[in-house]
Amino acid sequence: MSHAPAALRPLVITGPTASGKSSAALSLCEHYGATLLAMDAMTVYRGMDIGTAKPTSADRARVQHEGLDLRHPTEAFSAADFVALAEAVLARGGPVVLCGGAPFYLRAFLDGLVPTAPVDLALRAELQALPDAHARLAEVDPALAARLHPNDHVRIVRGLEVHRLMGVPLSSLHAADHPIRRPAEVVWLDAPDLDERIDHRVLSMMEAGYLDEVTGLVEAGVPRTVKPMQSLGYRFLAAHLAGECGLEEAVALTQQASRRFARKQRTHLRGLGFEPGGSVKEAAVRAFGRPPAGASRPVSG
RNA sequence: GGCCGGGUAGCUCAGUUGGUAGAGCAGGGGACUGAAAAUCCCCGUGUCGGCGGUUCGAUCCCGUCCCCGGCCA
Repeated sequence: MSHAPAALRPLVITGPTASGKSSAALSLCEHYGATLLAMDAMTVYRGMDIGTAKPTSADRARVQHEGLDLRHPTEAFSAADFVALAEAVLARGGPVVLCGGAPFYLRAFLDGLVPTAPVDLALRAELQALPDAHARLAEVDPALAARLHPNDHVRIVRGLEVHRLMGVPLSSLHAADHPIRRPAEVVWLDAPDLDERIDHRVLSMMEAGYLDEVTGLVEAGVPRTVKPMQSLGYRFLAAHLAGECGLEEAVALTQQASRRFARKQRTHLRGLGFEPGGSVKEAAVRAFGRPPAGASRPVSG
């Protein structure tokens, strides 16, 4: 009665922050014996646990996790790093659940990225200091410069960076790109009362020692200017520790920033052509080709 | 009860020497090809507290009432 198993496809559980992705993914992975890959730009940083809602050690004992604690907060991590990691995990052959709210990583995973030189942080710093970056980009990559708003420093610097490292305009690489379409099941989880959930979650993080965590990072010498320290709550809690605002204000700002972030995640997901809703369980059956076993039975080999 | 301030966008306020109004914040929409929890762009109609009066015309002037502060009783 057994038929040849269909090729496993990765299952992606995405959606805005605090929508319940993680717990859904965790129990699913437990049932399927699947690996849980964090599709997240911040949980890769060591020492940033509470503020990133990183899976606990108990969670990690239940399910094999990937994508956690890969970098020191001062180190770079990019969408390409995430894709490479995902490919390495998939190459092992078992069922994999990608869980996270980073739409850019999702897109990079599904459609691929144009091949470019790796990130060069020193060069980036140099290019950032240029007062006429947009004008320079117009010289070396007019098509890209025309597309970008003069204030969009990040993308302008990126264009200059690629041109400097590779000698070709980034826009020409885009034009020559042949996007892949990696097969995957994607489920967008959401919640109608997301704002309230976010506010509560931030308060829970505070109770769990969010401020102590940030204090520890600051005392360990992690600069506030570093990317992950500029994110959501870390930014405001660090500002509070520097005496720039009260604690209550920092918490309120964290809640507000998180609510805004959730909106941006939804916008981005919509822009990628996804819609909220759908059943995680049904998507899992489509991806893994069988319903979850009653008891957890890790798939090995 | 009396006097003085206020009552204009969700909030804080500006303004119109009378021609039905605009900033900041909040909020909303969008972009996104190796920083993405980052970066960037766009969006302001609201009985100008209620009702009368003067006026061609009132959110603005006058009267009156209501509400909120403060001071005096």
